Amino acid sequence: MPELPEVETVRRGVASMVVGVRIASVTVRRRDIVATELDPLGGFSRAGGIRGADGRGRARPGRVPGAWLLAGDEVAGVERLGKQLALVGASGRCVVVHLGMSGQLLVAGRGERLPTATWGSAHDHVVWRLEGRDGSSAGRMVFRDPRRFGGVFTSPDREHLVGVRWAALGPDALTVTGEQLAERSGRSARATKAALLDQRVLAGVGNIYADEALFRAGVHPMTPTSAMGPETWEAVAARIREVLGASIEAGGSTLRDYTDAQGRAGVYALSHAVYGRAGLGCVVCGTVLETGAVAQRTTVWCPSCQELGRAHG
DNA sequence: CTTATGACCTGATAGC
DNA sequence: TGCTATCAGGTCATAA
Repeated sequence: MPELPEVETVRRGVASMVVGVRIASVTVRRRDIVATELDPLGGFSRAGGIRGADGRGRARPGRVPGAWLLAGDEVAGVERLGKQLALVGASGRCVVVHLGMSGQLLVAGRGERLPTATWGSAHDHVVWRLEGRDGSSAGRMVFRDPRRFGGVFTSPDREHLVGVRWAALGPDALTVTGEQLAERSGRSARATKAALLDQRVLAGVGNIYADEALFRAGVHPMTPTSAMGPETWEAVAARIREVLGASIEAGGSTLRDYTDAQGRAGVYALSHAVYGRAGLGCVVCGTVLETGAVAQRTTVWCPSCQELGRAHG
C-alpha cells in the first residue's frame, strides 16, 4: 500500500515510540516473511525487493536468532530509504521492514491496544515486546501484512544495510534532482512513468505519486525517456519532491488500508489531482481524465495538460 | 541490454 | 444472502 510519504509517516510514528526503548523479546509467527543476511539471494535482490530466488516460496528453514531482530537491544534510530524502513539497534544490528502492498508496522504504548483488524491477529507476523528502562512493559510493535508481499530483513550492521541491502536503490525521491533522474533513466523507448517506478532509478515513488507528479509537470506518462530533456527532468524532479512533501504533511494517502504506526489514516487522497479520478474533469482545465495501463499499472492523466508528443526540453 | 508478462497473496467491493 | 469477478499503494523471475 505504501509509497514514500506513507512510509515516512510510519517512520516518524515508530521513531517517536521506540527510539531509546529496549526490546525485551521478539516472536516470529511466520518464518517465511523474514529473510536474514545469510539467506541466499532471496530477500536481497537488485531493486531491494522481497521475493525468494524462485519467485515464490520464501520458506527459509531454521530459527532466526532473536538478537538479529533486536531482542535484547535498544533501538537507536529508525531510518528510511525510499519505501524501506530500518530499525537500527544500539548494537549496530539493523532490521529492515518493507511494507509491500498491505504491510503495516504498528506500535502500541504501555497499556494501549494495537489497532484491531477484521481478521484479528491472523496476519501479525512478527511481534516485538517493548520494555521500559525499569524493566516494565512499554507496549509492543508488530509487523502486520495480510497479502505478505512485504517482508522483514536482517542486517548485521549499517555497512551491510547500506552497502548490500540498499545498494541497488536509486536516490531517495524526497531529495532527487533532475540530473539524477536524467542520468539514471537513460534514453530509450521506455515510458517515463516506468522509469519513475523503477526503484533502481529512484527510490520511493509508486503508482499514485508517479501519476500525480507527472500531471503536475505536464508530462504524459508514456513519454519515452529519449524524448525527455534536462529542463523537463528538472520539472519532474521538483514536482516529485513537492508532492511527496505535501503528502507527508497530510499523513500520506489512505485509499483503504493504509494507516500510520498508531492506526491513523492519512488525508492526502483529498489532494489527488488524477489518481482515482479517471472519467472526471481535470482540476486545471476540465478535460475528462483518461485512463489506461502504463508499465502494467493503472494510470490516469489529462490528455490536454499532458499531451503526448509535446516537445520536452 | 531492454521491455513486457504472469506470478505472488488476501481482502474489499461491485454486480448478478 | 451468497456467489463470482475484479481490483489494489509492490516487486520478482522469466521470456521475448
